Amino acid sequence: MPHVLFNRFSRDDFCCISSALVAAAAPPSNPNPVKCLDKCSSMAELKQLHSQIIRLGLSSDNDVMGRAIKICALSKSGDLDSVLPNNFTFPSLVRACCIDNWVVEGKQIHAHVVKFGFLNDGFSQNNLLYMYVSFGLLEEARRVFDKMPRRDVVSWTTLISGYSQLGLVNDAYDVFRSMPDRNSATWNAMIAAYVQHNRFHEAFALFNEMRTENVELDRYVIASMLSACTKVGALEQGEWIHGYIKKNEIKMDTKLATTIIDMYCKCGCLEKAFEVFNELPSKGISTWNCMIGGFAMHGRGEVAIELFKAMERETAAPDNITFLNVLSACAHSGLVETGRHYFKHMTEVHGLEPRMEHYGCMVDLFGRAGLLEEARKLVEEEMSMEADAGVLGALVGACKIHGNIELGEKFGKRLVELDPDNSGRYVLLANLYATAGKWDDVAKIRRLMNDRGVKKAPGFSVIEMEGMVSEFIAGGRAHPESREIYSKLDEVLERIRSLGYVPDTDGVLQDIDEEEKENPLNHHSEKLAIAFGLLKTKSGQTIRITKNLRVCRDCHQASKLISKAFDREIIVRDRNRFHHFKNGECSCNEF
DNA sequence: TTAGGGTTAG
Repeated sequence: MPHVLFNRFSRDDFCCISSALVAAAAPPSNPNPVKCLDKCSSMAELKQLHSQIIRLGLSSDNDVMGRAIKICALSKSGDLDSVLPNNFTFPSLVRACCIDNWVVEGKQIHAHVVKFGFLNDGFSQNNLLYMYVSFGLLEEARRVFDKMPRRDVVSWTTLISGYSQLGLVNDAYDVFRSMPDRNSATWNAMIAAYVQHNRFHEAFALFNEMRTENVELDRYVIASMLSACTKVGALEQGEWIHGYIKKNEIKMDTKLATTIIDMYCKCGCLEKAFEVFNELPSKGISTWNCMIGGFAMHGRGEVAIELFKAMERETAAPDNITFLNVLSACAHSGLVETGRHYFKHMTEVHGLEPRMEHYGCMVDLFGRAGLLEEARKLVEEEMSMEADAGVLGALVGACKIHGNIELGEKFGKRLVELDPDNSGRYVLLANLYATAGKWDDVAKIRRLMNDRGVKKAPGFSVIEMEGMVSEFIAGGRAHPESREIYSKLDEVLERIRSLGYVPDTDGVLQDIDEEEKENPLNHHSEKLAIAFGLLKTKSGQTIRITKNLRVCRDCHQASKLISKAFDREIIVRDRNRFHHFKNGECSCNEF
């Protein structure tokens, strides 16, 4: 084999070469083989030294073996001819290329697979296929696939995830339907494809089909479905799956446990999440992070901090994400001093340098608390990097809340230019102008958006009942019971009017709301979902809704009043956090 | 020895 390969793949070469050398090893003769390595001048001598290295128990010492391999690969007398690849050689070399995207080397190895005649080896071929998929080179992957003399279920499944990774979910589905045999991994690859691309209906449908066909539901499928439940906030389905895990004694590893905890957190069941968390015998960093983030999201900042302290006590070293969640917990609960403390703490005690995201959290923390000058200083003077759109977004958002038009305009303009395809940025700036009554500027932003062809993300709300997930868009009438829903909504609005509800039709504010402007305020997706919830649940039952955007001001006010008028707890998860509406109040305290 | 699952601010 040419040396060019061996200059970079020392770990795999190590395995190859060392096993070949072991086979050829001679009895020991030299007292200090390690020192002699650097002076070694022939392969025969090296073989002798290697056998001593093994006897001295140094064969897994990277430094020692690295020197030995270097002699084989690079010295004049070095020789790799003893080394012949077998069917274990190429898969590991190929995988090594995947780690750091070594495309050129990967292609070289591909050539060697052909040259050494491993075209018929399924493992080598499947790994090549996987390699091209991981590079995102689907055409190459497809070429490998098409040329394979025998394709097994692994080849087909790899191709499915290849299409999925590039967002070609329909192509993935065509592959799924056309393949001869499927196993759990195949079904899961397809389900995961749907979940990753937010096509939940199809994911749930495929899961049901899988159950009808009695395919084994292993922990991978279970995890994918939990993730689907998490994304849409489908608590009942999630609970069913959790029950299934217990009943069928599916092995609960850290990853799966974390997925369950995350599902309960994001479906609004913090207590249940904490219960699972506490019952876990061993927790990974992700598990802690997830639980801390869960408390943060629900506005339980103090509890999140207590949990973080427990994490430190239990010697689980926090990482960047831990601090992201800790700082966000502080921001959501207005714990400015605590946030300041932990921002320092992460570097001073744990040696973690703040990243862009951490600055974003700090800007958010200061901004929400009204410390706009401090937030600005952080962005303009103290950050060690140029603020990205996320950080600026937090700052402009704070300016909007506290009515600082001047500062907000300055950074808002920068923000729009920095992230010109993101409709949310325009909406934010326009909203800022609207709060100051600067309608001309609002109109200017709207025109800019139109000129650039930037579309607002369509808003939707999801409610799950009896295992059925129903989705609503503003003004939508696609639901089979839409007539009943609208008439229920009229009744609801009538009732809260008597409690003093006045639609927040603050002129243009409505026009630039995140939900589609064509639809009247009172037909926002969230109100439709609540009406449907009231229609379908028993009195006293909690109504849970998930939104893809933020709750608008009018819906927020209406939800509070509905919770009072109908004596219901309404839990809404929006893009950023949870709102627990009860007795006319909301847990977010108007943040 | 090969495919499929988890945590990430606003």
